[in-house]
Order: sequence, then structure tokens, then C-alpha cells
Amino acid sequence: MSSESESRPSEARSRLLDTATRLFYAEGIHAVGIDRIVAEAQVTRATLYRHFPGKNDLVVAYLNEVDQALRDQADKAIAAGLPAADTIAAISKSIAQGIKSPGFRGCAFLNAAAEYPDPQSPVHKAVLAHRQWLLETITELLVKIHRTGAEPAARHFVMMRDGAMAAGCLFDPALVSETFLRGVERLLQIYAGTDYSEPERRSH
Amino acid sequence: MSSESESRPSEARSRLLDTATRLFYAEGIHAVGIDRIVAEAQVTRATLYRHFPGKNDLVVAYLNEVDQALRDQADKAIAAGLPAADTIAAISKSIAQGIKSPGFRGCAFLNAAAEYPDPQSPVHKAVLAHRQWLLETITELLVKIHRTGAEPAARHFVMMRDGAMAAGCLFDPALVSETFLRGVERLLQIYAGTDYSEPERRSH
DNA sequence: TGCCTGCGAGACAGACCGTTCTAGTTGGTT
DNA sequence: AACCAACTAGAACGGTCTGTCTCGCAGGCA
Repeated sequence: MSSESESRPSEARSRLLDTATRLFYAEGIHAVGIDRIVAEAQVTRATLYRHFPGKNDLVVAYLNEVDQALRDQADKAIAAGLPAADTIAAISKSIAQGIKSPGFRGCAFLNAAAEYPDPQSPVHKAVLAHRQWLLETITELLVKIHRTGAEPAARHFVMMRDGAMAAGCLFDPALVSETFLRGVERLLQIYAGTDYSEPERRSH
Repeated sequence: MSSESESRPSEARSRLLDTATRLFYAEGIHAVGIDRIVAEAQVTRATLYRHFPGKNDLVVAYLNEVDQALRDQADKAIAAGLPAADTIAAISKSIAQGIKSPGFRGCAFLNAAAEYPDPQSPVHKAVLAHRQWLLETITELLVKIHRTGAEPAARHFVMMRDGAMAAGCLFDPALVSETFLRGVERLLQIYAGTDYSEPERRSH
């Protein structure tokens, strides 16, 4: 009972998760059945249900895998020790690069949320958890640039990211990436230069 | 053969389409079966299949209905005859208002695209058609403000709209709306003031 | 009166869904 | 040698999916 549960990623299990990740992302979650997954992963149904209690758990595991990959990517950019603005630029470039990659099919989390609207659903909760991490991570970076107004600026960043990720597979990815990067550029300029958050009172 | 096909919206058909619209939007397309729709619309399966060849056609009809509603809304804002910047502000307020409305579940088209990734699918094509209309409409309005650079500015607007619509049901809708409106405000300021599009060459 | 259309009620087919089950095989550990 | 865990193989479960079918009824129109 010592080493198996941790040290053995279980060849079959990782093949299962990789296949599920590929198919869920490319074709949608409800559109992909258990049969397809076990067939393409070259395992049997019994094996799947030994590693995952049910399809829902496999979906959550899929999102967790994507989540971990994005966290690793962000951590790497942060660990480089560059100024916060450069770190955000680097993260933005990663995002733009992803959008332009072949096989890009939008944000795995936004797509999953479209299929799992129920806030009680574990899948939906996994989406919310990832998004909270993203918003907090960007906020922490922006705080390093300017003490005030980091939160609205981070929301602005995430809004542009969401839009770019959503449109990236519905429009020319190169143009979408360009629009996103220019938006980030302007955001950083404005945020670093002036009071970003000051909610200047207007007419009305 | 003269009047029936046009003048009769067919009570049953409109009930069917309304129910489908409500359920598809609220719960997702693949998650809602024919049985649910016919039951809640209080018609029989035979009636559904007399009006729609299949579920796919019903989905397309659903998207067309939403599309038409949004076009009407935009046409009304344009017909008011205000300056283009004010028209865009009005459209933006409509969008923000929608995000804050109870029952908001994101953009019907982005959600549909998440479930229908295949570009050949009629559903996917309906999504692309709507998005092209939106981009062109915004571009035409921006052209009235500034002769050059309207297209990248319109892409920026649509990017922010997409992000706001996607996040509106995954985060505090009030904050999302506020972030969106402030983004539009800044976009209009920058676009009206300076050369927006000039792709200033950078170090790279 | 007779006809045609729209719709209700419900059975039915065939496929696929997620899930559970039994039985047999392999390979590494003790 | 004995054992155990992971795996393969495949049947079978009940349920739901889209789509088709038959039958009967009501109302408008010629």
C-alpha cells in the first residue's frame, strides 16, 4: 500500500485521461461518449471505472489537468523574475500563441461552462475555481505595478482574454491574437501611467 | 396556398420555438432532449417534426430568433439617429443590461459554438453569420467616427463584448458590466482622439 | 355533405448513453 | 508456489436519445 497509489501513474489511466482531454476539448463534452474514449485509449470500460467513479469525475479530471498546465505555465513566467509588466506581457504572448496554434478550440473552461450551467455541478465549480485563480494571479502581478486599481485592471485583462479565447476559433486567429496583444499593451500603458481605477464621475 | 404559409405563425410552432429557445439557452443544447421540449411546449412529437425536419433545424431556428432579436435591438439604436459614438454607447448599455438581467446565461452563439465545433455544421455556420453581422455593424458605426482604423477598433469592441458575455454568468454580473462599459468608454476616447490603428512598429 | 389540414395521443424502432457485471489473463511480489 | 492487483474481453442493464408510425378528432372550406 506504500508506493503504488502514488508512484504509479498507471499507464492505462494516463492514456485514458489524455484521450479524454483531447476528445472533450476538440469535440465537446456531451458529444463524446464513454465508448469513444475507451476505444481510442485502448482500454476497456472496466478499467475506466476502476480509475474514475463516473464520467463526471473524468470531466473534472480533464479540467484539472488543463488547469494545472496553465498554472505551471504562469508559474514559469513568474519565476523568471522579470518586472511584473513583462511577466504579464509574457503570459499574454503565451495566450496569443495558444490561440494561433493548430487545433485551438477556445477556452476549455468557458466551453465546459457552456455545457454545465448548473452552479452546483462539480464541473461548473472547477471552472469557477480556475477563473478565480487566474483573476487573482493577474491581480497580484498588477499590484506590483501600481498599488491601487489593480482589481479593475485585472478584470479588464481577463475580459479581453476571455473574448480572445472565445473568438479565436470563430475568426482569424492571427487577427484575434493581434487585437488581444494590442489591448493588453494599451492596458499596461494606461495602468502604469495614470490612475487606472479612479471612477471619474461623469454627467448624468 | 396563398396565405397559410405566411400569415399563420401556427400557435403550436411558436410555442415550440419559444420553449426550445428558453431551454436551449438555459441548459445547453445537447442537454435538452426533444421530449422535454414537446412536453413543456404542450405539443406532441408529431407536431414538432411537422414544423422542423429535425432537432438541428430547431437549433438553427433558435439561433435565428436570437439573432433577429439582437438585430432589431441594434437597428432601433441606429435608427435613433444619434452620433455614432452615442449609438455604440447605447448598444453597449443594452449589452450590459442583458448581462445583469436575471437568467443571463452568456452569449447564445458562443455557447452554441462550444457545443458545435464542426465548422461544417449548420449550427456553427449560424454562429459565424451572426458574428460577422455584429462585427460589420460595429465597424460601420466606427467608420462614421474616424475614417481609418475602424476595423481593429471594432475587433477590440467585439473582443470585450465576447469576454463580458462569457464571464457574465461566471462572475459578479455588475462588476463584469462595469468593466465592459469602462472598456468601451476608453476605446471610444482613444479611437476618437488619436490614430487608433497605426501599428507602431516596436522592438520585437 | 365531404374533404383536407393541423394537431393530440401514444406506440414503436434503433441507436446510443453511462454503468455494472462475470470471467479470464498477465506480471510482479513475497 | 501462491498471491494479488491491474488489465482485457465482452455481455448485459435500464434508461434516454432522435425520429417514424398509426389512429382519431376537430374545424374550416368548397
